[in-house]
Amino acid sequence: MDITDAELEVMKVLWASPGQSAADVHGKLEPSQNWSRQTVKTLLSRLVEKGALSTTSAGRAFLYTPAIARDAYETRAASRFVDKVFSGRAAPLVAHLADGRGLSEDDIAELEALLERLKS
Amino acid sequence: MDITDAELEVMKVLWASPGQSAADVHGKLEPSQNWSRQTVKTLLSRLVEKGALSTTSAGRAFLYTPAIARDAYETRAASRFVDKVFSGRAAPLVAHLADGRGLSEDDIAELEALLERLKS
DNA sequence: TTCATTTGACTACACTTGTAGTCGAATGTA
DNA sequence: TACATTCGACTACAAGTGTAGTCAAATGAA
Repeated sequence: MDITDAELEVMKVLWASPGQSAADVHGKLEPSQNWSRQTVKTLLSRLVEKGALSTTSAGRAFLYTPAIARDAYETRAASRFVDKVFSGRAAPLVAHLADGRGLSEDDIAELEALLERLKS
Repeated sequence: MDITDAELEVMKVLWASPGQSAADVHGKLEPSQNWSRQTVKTLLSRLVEKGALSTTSAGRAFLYTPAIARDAYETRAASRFVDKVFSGRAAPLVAHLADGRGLSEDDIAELEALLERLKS
């Protein structure tokens, strides 16, 4: 039920543009990851098996589409991570990110807006 | 070089109180995780192997001590996670946490203080 | 029509991870 | 001293993961 690191890269491609064939996905991943076509196909199969992707037949091939929304995945992943490492506390996480690598102007602005919203 | 989930529980015990024996660590973990003594020892050995713990002999047994600071681990873990899932952006992470499970009053207050500090 | 290419299904295989057993040596206990 | 306990070292083993090969069938090109 868990999406692994390699699988996540595949999901990102399909979240960005659902309904692609294995060849399409391989093409998109080629530059960053240097996986063989077979590897991408294995990842796609495993994701279908896990229920993270659904398929529709398009002639000879399948078109793959995410069966779980990126948003839902992210919420779940963030929650699990913060529980595991920070005992559920969000503030220390952000503090570490700020210390370790700095936050962008955009991040700071967005966080401020977010906090304003949360306080009301 | 990576600390796994089970290993992290061991590290937490030793970060909380460095220089404990395998028996001590097992005792501390007993209530939450229900691991056998052997399991805890395996985890300890793997962590020593990975360089995450160092040992000093105390008679028959070893005393284990973290060789990496919790802070450093957290910074690194947070950074990797936010890169992997959120392309390095902190704000969406916090937004997801807020949406998915809400932030505590404390978290909100801490984040506000943090942002104040960051803006100067 | 013949042949190369591509597809999904199935298989492979080493490494990691969770979880623990075995074993000889050291130590504590009676 | 004899025996039980405990220690670390080594071994085990299934499930998960990264990475890819093989193969029969379908398809497209010549």
